[in-house]
Amino acid sequence: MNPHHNQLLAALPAAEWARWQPHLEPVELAYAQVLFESGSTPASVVFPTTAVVSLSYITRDGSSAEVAVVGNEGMVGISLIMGGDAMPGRALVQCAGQGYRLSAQLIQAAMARGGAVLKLLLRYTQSLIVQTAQTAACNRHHTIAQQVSRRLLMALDRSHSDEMAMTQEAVAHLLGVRREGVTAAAQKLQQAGLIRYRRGHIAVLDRQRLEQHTCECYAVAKKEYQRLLPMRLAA
Amino acid sequence: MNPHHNQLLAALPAAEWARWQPHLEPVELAYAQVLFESGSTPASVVFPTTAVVSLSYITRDGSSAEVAVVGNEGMVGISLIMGGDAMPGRALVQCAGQGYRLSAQLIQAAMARGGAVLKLLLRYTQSLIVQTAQTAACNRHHTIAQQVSRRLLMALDRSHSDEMAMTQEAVAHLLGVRREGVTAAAQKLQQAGLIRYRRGHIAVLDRQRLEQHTCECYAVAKKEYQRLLPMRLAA
DNA sequence: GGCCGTCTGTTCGACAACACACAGTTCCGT
DNA sequence: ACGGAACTGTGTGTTGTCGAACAGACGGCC
Repeated sequence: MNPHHNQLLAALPAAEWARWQPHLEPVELAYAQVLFESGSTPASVVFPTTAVVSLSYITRDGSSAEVAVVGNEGMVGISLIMGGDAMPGRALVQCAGQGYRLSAQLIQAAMARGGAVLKLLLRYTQSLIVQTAQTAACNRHHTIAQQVSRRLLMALDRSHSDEMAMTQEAVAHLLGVRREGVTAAAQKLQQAGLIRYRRGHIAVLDRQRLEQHTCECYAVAKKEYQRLLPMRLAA
Repeated sequence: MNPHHNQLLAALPAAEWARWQPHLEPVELAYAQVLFESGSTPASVVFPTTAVVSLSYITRDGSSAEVAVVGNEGMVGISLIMGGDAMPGRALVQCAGQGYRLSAQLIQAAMARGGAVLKLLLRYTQSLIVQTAQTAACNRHHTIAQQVSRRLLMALDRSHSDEMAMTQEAVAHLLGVRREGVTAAAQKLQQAGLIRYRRGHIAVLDRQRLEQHTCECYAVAKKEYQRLLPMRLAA
């Protein structure tokens, strides 16, 4: 198995893990690949390991807004376990990488059996709800600079080095703001020595100070995840 | 039982309803009453009948932002069924009225039994997720006027007449914007003949045109609810 | 090594929403 | 009937973000 586990898979009870393992199919997730389209029923759920996936809503006028981020701490395809099959909003690969796919049928069967899997996935879903709700509040009240910081930290948590391959344009599109706004924010952060960036790559230099610079939304969502899913050995 | 059913309760299978009924305690919900406080574990869930409850997040600087609305179509206290017990965000009674209370212990036991109750509540939870996500997108991209319209329609769906007791100040606080912004929006709506208001009361005069005036966020969330929870006889 | 596409930096005017301040009006209770 | 609290209307100036347009710089590719 890949050295970069998915944390939900890692938290599975041994019996369930044994049942899943033969059916987990490794998938390569390419940048900008659409995993799930708005309103259509996915054929499987995805547990990212090195990839990072962005869940975003597209407004009528064509602009988009990210409502949640999923990396190796979670699962993409909540609607399959909540019973609604489809859902508005699209799932877009934000950082290329790998993951594991499990068919809709199998994940639903596991949910139907109840027990630890159900509990685990519902707790994860709650953390996702909190993340989404916090994003709503953040969109209302916080500046672009704060949101850029928050988003960088969220990406950092889900990646495996200090440096991430993402352009300012991409960040702007995620947040649903103009690229110039992100440029201005990134400049400020770089001048303050918190990050360094060059042509499609952003490196976080001083994580602690970046966290201080960010709005509380980052910490709230992260803390809630950790409270709901305290991690035993993940690596 | 109250003539204004709660739609989730109404959708319960007969057997489950028989089990719940003796334990459902009618509660009077007063305006501005805090049902659940951020981070604390509630002792019970609430199924509003005539009351309307607002779920909002408070930012560090003290401003608030509503992330979802719950009326007689839903349930307050999702965290109890998702397994996390508590949750950030507070639940505030936005329109006084009645509801039914069910103890945490009993709702959790019902969830543990699985079956139809579990399915129903998870589907409702999904609709709540969609509502929250749509709110995030709306907060990002839409004008105050659009959001005021959306919020009025959401309140209207959950109330039982065309007229609602809510001040512009209250609406402003819900949306997390200034009161003046709401005043301006309300004036426009009134001049267009869509609503009429006077000192703490807002009446919707032309619902169809108000829906046209609103951003799509209203329709998306409502449609998703109806898709997930198609209602058999509710009255 | 040079070219070209992509990414980043910068500018300008426009506009929505903000903060603050205060005037006018309606309703409610005594 | 009246006084006062609460709600609504209005103005001024400021800030944050937007839209559009363009210049410069980096880096992969042939």
